[in-house]
Amino acid sequence: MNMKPIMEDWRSFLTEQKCKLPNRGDIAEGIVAAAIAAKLSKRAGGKIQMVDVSDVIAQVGNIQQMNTVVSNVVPDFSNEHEDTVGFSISMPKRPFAALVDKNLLACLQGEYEGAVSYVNSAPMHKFATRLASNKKSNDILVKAAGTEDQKGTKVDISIVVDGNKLRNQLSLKVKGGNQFAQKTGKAFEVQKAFWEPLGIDVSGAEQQYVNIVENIPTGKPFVSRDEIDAGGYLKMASQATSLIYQQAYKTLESKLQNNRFEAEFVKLLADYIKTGAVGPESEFVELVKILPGDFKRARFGKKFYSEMEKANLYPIMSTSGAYPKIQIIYEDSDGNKSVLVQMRAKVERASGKSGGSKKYGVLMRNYLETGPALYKLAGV
DNA sequence: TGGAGGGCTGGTAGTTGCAT
DNA sequence: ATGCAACTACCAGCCCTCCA
Repeated sequence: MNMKPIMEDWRSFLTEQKCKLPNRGDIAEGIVAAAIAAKLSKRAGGKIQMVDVSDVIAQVGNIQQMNTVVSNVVPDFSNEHEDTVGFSISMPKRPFAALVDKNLLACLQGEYEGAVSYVNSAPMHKFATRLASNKKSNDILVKAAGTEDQKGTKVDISIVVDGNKLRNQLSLKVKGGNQFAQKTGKAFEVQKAFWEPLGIDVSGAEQQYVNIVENIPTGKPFVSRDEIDAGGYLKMASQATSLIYQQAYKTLESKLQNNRFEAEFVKLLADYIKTGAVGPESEFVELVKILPGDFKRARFGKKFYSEMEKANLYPIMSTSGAYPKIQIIYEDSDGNKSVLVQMRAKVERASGKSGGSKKYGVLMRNYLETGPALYKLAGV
C-alpha cells in the first residue's frame, strides 16, 4: 500500500488548517499600522531605531479591541517634550480576530517582515526622525481603516499628526493583490465608464454588445454554477466583452505614434492609473505592496508623470484566453518588456442566498490590474 | 514564480412583507 | 395606509489558487 498520497493529503490538511486566513490584505493593514507606530516610537540615544518583528508583535499584542487606540508615550529627542504615538484598527471581525490571534503569527511571518522592512526604509525613517526632533509635543495617530469606506477612499492607512492628515497616507496591497480598480455590471454603461477616462469611446460596439448580454439572466436565478456553465452564459459574456475590448484596442492603436503612445494619451493613462491606485486628489498617497519579507512602493506625483512621458509604452491585446484582455506594455531601453497595467474582463459566477438556499448568477466585471512595470515607473 | 482565471466578503440601497 | 424589519442585488473591496 502506498502511503504517499495520504501523507500529502495530511500535509496539505495541516497547511490549510494552519494558514487559512480570512483576508490577508485586511490583516496586513493592522500589521503595517502597528509597524508604523513601532517605528515612530522607537527612540533611543537621539536616534530613531530600526524596528524588528518582535516590536511589531508587541504593538499588536497591546490591541484591546477594534477602534481603540493603542498609545505609546515617548520623549522627544530634546527630552523636553513628549510625543504620543498611537494606532487604531478598524476592519471586519474575522480579519481582526486573525490579527490578534497569536496562533496565527507563523502564517503572517511574511507580512510582519515585509512591514518591518517598509517602516525601516528611508522615507519612514526620516519622517520618524523629523517628528522626534521637532521640539514639539505631537499627537500622532496611525489609523488603519481601509475597509470602512470602500467607495469613498483608496486610503487604507493614514497618519494623522496633531489632527492633520498630512501627506502620509497608504494604499496597501499584499502578494497576489494586483487589482486596483474595477467596474461591475453587464449594462453597456459599465463598459463605457471603464474606458471613458482613457478617452476611449466604445459606443461603436454598443448595439452588438447589448444584443448579446440581454440574453444573460440578471440576478441570481441559478441553483448551481454548473447550470451557468451549461447555459453557455460565460461564453456569451466573453463574446460581448470581446467586442468592447476590440473596439477599445483599435482606439488605443490610433493613439500610437512610431509604435509608442503619444504624449497626450500618456497623460490620460497616467491619470487613470493614479486615480485607480490612490484616488483622484491624493498626490501624496503611496501604494505599498507588502511581499513576504519585502515591499514595493509607488507614488504618483511629478516623477511618475515624467517617467511615464519618457517611457516607451504600447498596447497588446489578447483574445486567446477565456476573456479578452488588453495590456499596456513598457519597454525599457534594453528592450525588456513588462506589463505596466492590464485591463481584463472577467465573469464571476457569483453566489448569493434567496429563500434560504444558495443561488448563483452571472456577474460581469472589468478589472484594472498592476504589472511589474508600475513599480518601476512609479517606484521610489 | 508569474500569469491566467476565478471566488468570498461586506456595505449600501432598494424592495418586499408583515404588523400595526 | 404606513412604518419597520428582513431580505437581496449590486458592486467594490480583498486576494487566492492553479498550472505552465
